[in-house]
Amino acid sequence: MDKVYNHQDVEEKIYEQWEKAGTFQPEINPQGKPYTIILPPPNANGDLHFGHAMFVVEDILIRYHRMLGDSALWLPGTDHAGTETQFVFEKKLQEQGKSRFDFTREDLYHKIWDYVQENRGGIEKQLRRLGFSLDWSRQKFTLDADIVSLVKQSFKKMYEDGLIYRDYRLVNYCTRDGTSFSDLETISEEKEGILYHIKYPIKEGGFITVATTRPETMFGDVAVMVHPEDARYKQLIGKTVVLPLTNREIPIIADETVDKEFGTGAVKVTPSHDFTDYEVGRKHELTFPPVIGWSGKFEKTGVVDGFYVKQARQKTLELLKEQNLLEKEEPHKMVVKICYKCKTVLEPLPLEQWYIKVKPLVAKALESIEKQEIEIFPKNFAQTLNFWYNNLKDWNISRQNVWGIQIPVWYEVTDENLFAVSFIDKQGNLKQGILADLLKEGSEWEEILAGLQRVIARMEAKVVFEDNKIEDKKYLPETDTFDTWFSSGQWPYVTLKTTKAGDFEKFYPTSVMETGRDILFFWVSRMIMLGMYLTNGQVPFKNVVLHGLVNDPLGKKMSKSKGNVVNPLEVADQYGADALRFALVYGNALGNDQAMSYPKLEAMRKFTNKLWNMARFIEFQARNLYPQIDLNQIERKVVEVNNLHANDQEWLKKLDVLSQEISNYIDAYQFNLAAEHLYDFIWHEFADKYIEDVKTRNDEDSFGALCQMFEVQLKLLHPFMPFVTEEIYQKMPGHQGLLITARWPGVRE
RNA sequence: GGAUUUGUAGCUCAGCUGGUUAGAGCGUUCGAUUCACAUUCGAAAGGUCAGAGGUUCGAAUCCUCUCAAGUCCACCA
Repeated sequence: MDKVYNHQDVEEKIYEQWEKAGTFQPEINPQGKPYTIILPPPNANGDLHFGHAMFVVEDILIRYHRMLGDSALWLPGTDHAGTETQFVFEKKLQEQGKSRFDFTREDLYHKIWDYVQENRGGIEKQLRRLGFSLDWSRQKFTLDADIVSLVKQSFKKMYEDGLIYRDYRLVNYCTRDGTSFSDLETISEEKEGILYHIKYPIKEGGFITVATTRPETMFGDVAVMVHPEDARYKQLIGKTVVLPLTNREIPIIADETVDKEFGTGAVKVTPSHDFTDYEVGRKHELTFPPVIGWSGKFEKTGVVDGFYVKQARQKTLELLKEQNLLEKEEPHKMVVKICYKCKTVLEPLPLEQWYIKVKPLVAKALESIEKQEIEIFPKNFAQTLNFWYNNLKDWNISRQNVWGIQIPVWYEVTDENLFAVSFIDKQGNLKQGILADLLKEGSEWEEILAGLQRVIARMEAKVVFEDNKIEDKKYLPETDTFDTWFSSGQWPYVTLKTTKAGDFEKFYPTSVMETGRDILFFWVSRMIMLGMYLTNGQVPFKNVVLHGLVNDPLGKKMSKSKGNVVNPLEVADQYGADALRFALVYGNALGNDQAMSYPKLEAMRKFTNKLWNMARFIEFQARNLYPQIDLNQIERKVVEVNNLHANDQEWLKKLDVLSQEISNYIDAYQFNLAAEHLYDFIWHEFADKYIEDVKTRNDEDSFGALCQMFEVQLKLLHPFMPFVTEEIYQKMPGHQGLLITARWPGVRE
């Protein structure tokens, strides 16, 4: 053995050895109890980052349970990550001076597909690099045909059960990315804005002054609203306002949502472009005239048509000033929602979208947490999740993306329905118009379908599900795709249903869902709701285990824009995957964020070296004891307790205690404590004291005891530091088989 | 505005189902060794556990409040 442990020579070789021996597959322990973890699928197009490196926690659990003799399955997969990936791809297009509007829908989809395929192997290689014992024979991708088919079936089932509906309502729309977003996908940003006080003339005489931050949307006003108890305005309720610039007449209405203290106490109501106003509009049965289009440009105002929001605001204010209707401008702190990808200010726009009724699903989910069918670690996150569930609104699952699973719905085209369609024809020209007219003009139906960018329709959709079989021209397919989380929200279900026969029956419900605490809402909450729905109330996993974020050495969040991202693979190359793994769990309680630390990594690297040298000492002892025999041929004397040195008997007891402790810690997801105790015992108890002591004696019994005790420690440490322990184990005189499949201390074969 | 997390040695963090002298890594000081250890071993210094109050025989650990930092959620136009 070399004087120093060299992880570069070991890690790749060992991983191959494990994989060749089929040890990652649950079938290695055919008789064992099922123990299942589904890997949170990383973006197929992405790179491994520290968030993924924290999956080491899952590997610890899987390796531990494999050693316990369980049929342990850790199922890998990747996610298509709809908006994310399309965003990245469009950026690439932009660099080439193109945009997605230069391609038909289908072309774009295939281009992204190819792009993802090119990069897809990367993440898998990287997961292997960290020693993750994933069962690659069961790997899945969210756009695998069988997965897609199941996801569509789920949608259909939910539709038929009345859990899904289509509705015309305001969505968070990014005019730049050309898609809507769920509430979760928006970022609220505080901004210095201006509150404008605008005088609206009253038909019966006088003025009422409204306060607004968005004067330009006044073209979409349908009412002015005051508080019913407001003495200033009480007598005005029911009167009519003549909207400036357009002279449209709108009523003054009363509603309690108005805060008398804020602004002037009078509010303009613009139901198509403001969420609160939309609610008011519904309640008071007002109309919803949209004045901003999908591109973010104004339309149907007769005044600022074709202008973007900023210009429209300027122009509107100018015109109001000319008429002396702008009473006052005051600075005002406001919160705007921006796109989490491109940071554009989101526009609330009315759109026909598919929604999931969350109430019934939430009720089941809450019950499962209440009854502890699902337990969350650390525990306090259960409260957070409860709170979130209780305030959850219906879930918009429509995305106007190409990269994703198309919503499997066809609409019947009837004469009453007018479709505004835009598409690229064979000559590459952009065509827009009413569908029926375009067909009359001789456009090819296939062309329209392929190039369909968006169907804007207000209609009672007659929904048809005949998947892919509809060729009749009277049906028009939905062009929207599912929110990525709608498919990944079914992940434990759809993966196990499509891997190997019997997998679902054996491995569902899964044992643990371990993931970053930042996607508790996005993902975990949805998996609980959808998973329970799809399996008649069976929870998708029994325990949820959440890890925190890994920040840079200064404790700042790693981000590309800050340029402080550290690549975990480079760390693994430098310190060894084992040291990296150990550093991530050592000294950090589960669920807490941590700052990555180079001194800690260095300390853990030294620990691997310490282990190596403990093994060298054993080799050294063996050479002295059995000078004639090849190390591999040594038959170790099986330890008879009675023959042992009194001292050794005590050490054996200590090891029993340690084994029990480590098991308990892992069972309780207290990985940091397990790691700390192992580190401390192995180094500062066993190496510093026992080995120092045993140096003075060298007989067969002592040697046997030494080997046996060291092996116990290798086993206990293996889930945390799999490579170095495996390598050493195989060098131990008289060892048997692989450490990865050895039995955990105290467990019988 | 609500929720939530964190505040412990110079630095990074454990410990917090309450119980003997509060721990680790790195750093610092002193000594030993090169005998398995590109080192390692032994020893030491360093903390009124953010602050105040309370519960208790006993609190870093439970409760209340205050201060500070962070995160998430929220329709104040």
